[in-house]
Amino acid sequence: MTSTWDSLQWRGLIAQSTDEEALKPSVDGGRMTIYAGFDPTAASLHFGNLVQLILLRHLQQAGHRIICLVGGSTGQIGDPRPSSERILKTKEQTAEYVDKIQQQVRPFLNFDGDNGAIMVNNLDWTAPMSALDFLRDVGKFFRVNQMIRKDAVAARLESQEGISYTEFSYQILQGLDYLHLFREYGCTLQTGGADQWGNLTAGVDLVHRAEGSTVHALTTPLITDSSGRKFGKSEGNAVWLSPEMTSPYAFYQYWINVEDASVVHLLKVFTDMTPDEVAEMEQATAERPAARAAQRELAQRVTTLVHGAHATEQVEAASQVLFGKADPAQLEEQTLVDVTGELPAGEGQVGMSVVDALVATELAASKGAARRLIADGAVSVNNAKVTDAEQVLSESDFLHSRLALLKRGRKNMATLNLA
RNA sequence: GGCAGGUUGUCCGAGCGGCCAAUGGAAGCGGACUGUAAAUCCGCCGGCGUACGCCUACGCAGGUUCGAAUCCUGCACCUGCCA
Repeated sequence: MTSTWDSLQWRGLIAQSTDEEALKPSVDGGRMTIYAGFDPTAASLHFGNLVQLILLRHLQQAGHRIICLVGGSTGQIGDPRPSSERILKTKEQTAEYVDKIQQQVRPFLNFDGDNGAIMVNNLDWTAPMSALDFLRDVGKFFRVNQMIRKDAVAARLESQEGISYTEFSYQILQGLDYLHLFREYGCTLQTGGADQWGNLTAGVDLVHRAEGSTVHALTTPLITDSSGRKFGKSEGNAVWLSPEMTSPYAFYQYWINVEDASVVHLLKVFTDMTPDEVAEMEQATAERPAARAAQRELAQRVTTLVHGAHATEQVEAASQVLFGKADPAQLEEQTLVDVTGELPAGEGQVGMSVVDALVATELAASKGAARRLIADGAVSVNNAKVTDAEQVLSESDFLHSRLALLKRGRKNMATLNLA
């Protein structure tokens, strides 16, 4: 597949664009300057942002110049959600998040060499602007009539809560970014998630009105599972890219657990496998679904991309032991320590009740919850099911006088280290 | 500033003096089945205690009452209409 555009389309990375006819030749041929923005709403990027990073990566590899914007100013305002108004974070907090996110983006793109990506922060051009200039030079180009048609804004206007002027202004701020990057860098394409369409077109319109130039926008589809649920949630929490917020082990497990119906699609989106390689996996899944070859491949590749090869080897080894038939008591001490390294951990001692151990390792939120789990038959110590809620840990439960392996349900594990 | 309506558990949303830790739905957790899938079925789902129980909770602070999420007063915040 020689066409970049066609290849992106095949991968399922293109949902909508402003003018495909004009855009496709540019994406395939020339060297465009392209930007995508990430707002620092948390200390880490998450699953949803990963799609954007993957897209940018492909585009850079195709020879385009990438500008990565981290929203020091937009992050202080907040993109309106359809549900409710955001609580403002302090400026200091936002600045801290900007730093973290900038670091997190680096491994995905090449920032050196003659086609190095450029990192920018919209605070640099927004902060010096006066409110008066903002209203006169930028606001004048926006029609409120059009602004209120944006989905999230429209939803909020219908709601009891309404919408603050702050959040209402968000799209102007994001539009301003595009105008700035067009002027400074000749940027002519902005990419984003499907839910960003309104914000992207706000920028496209602004550039057109202010400069008389035509620029483009391109969105990636929202990734969902077979029943239409948004992807990227594990135990109700977002899957983060930061190892502090989602351990590499949990991250790897998330991908391993992907349903059969989605795995092929996810391989296309999140890995750089070729159509032939993907077809092979598709066949493997069809013939021997229980082997989960495609899931393993997916988990291995994405975890390597995000957490590196070393961490991936560790979590793969851990997963094999923990989900294999291996009896943890049979493992050598070093193997056991390596394998459990990525698991959540707590401290305990001989004589501690299993209930307390579950709470100590955060496998259970409270003692009551721990008792219920035991009653449900969900708990095991070193792969031996616990049936008595009063059970106490003995010396032999701490393998190699060192740690015990606790399990809640089939796939939630933790180590209890002997204090 | 005036008038009207609203604020309930993770979310949505009932309750409108005792039977309310609070109906229902969603999400989540666990079990069974299987393949560390999907679908389905079953159980759990504020905290503490083995249990009769105790504590905390229905925006905040007071009050009425034997008894309040439910009534009254004040305050905060949100929404709509008017100015």
